[in-house]
Amino acid sequence: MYKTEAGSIVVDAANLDVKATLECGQLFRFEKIDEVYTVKSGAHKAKIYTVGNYVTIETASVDYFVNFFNLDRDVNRTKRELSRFPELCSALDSCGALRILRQPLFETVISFIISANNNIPRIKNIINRLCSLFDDVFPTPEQIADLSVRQLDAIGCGYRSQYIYDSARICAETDLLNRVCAAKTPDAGKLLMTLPGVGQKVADCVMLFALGRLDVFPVDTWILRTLRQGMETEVQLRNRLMTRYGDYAGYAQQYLYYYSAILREKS
DNA sequence: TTCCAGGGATATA
DNA sequence: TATATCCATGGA
Repeated sequence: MYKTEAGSIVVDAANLDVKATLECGQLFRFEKIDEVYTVKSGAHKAKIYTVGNYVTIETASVDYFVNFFNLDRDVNRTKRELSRFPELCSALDSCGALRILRQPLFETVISFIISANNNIPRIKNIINRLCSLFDDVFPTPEQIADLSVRQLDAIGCGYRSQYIYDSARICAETDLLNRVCAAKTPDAGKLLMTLPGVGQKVADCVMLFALGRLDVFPVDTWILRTLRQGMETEVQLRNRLMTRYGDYAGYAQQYLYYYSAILREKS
């Protein structure tokens, strides 16, 4: 499925759809220049390009990105499992091996606090400016707690500045994030939602994109518009989909979300 | 120029 | 518990 060398990972393209994986909205720290993606996560960096049937991930952090892309998971088996749900077929066929990433926990918390009522280009810009304050490395809770709310305002966080600052302080001063890691999924969500700026949707994104809790189904505005039945509430929709897709709910959600993004682009 | 964005907090009934 | 309103900003 993949092999590692010093400075690079080579993956079968059938096992990693780079475009879908990076552009499906789970990650904000990437850019694409002439078919080459530059990805940053934590303090790590990689250049990624697809040639023929192979994807090359050039990085000094080989072990980090093997885990980041969860390369030991057989995503095509996941797609086969999901293909028994007829309503997912067009979404599954719209891309190759879209993989759910394993991103750093605190970085994902702050990134999705920033994502609230915001658009992806601006989310990316804000996160880039935040990291640029720290030599292009995503800051620790302590580093953000040492900033001022005004400094967060200055990089365009808007009304989220106070949430980011307060959440960073809590993460710096308590063991909340360790408790989140140790907790089972529903309790982990409740713990995350004690952070200001974190509601159900942000908590679900954090659990899915950082902790690999594949049984959650984040319900955002697009999912709500696309999938709600009748007068179904957001909570009812989330429960229905989590029950239907079980341990594959997160993957089902990502394929549906990415497919809806493709359709939106075309219109 | 206007609209709106991978929502959440708060007030009100 | 359920619904309405406000929130800063800038990309499109």
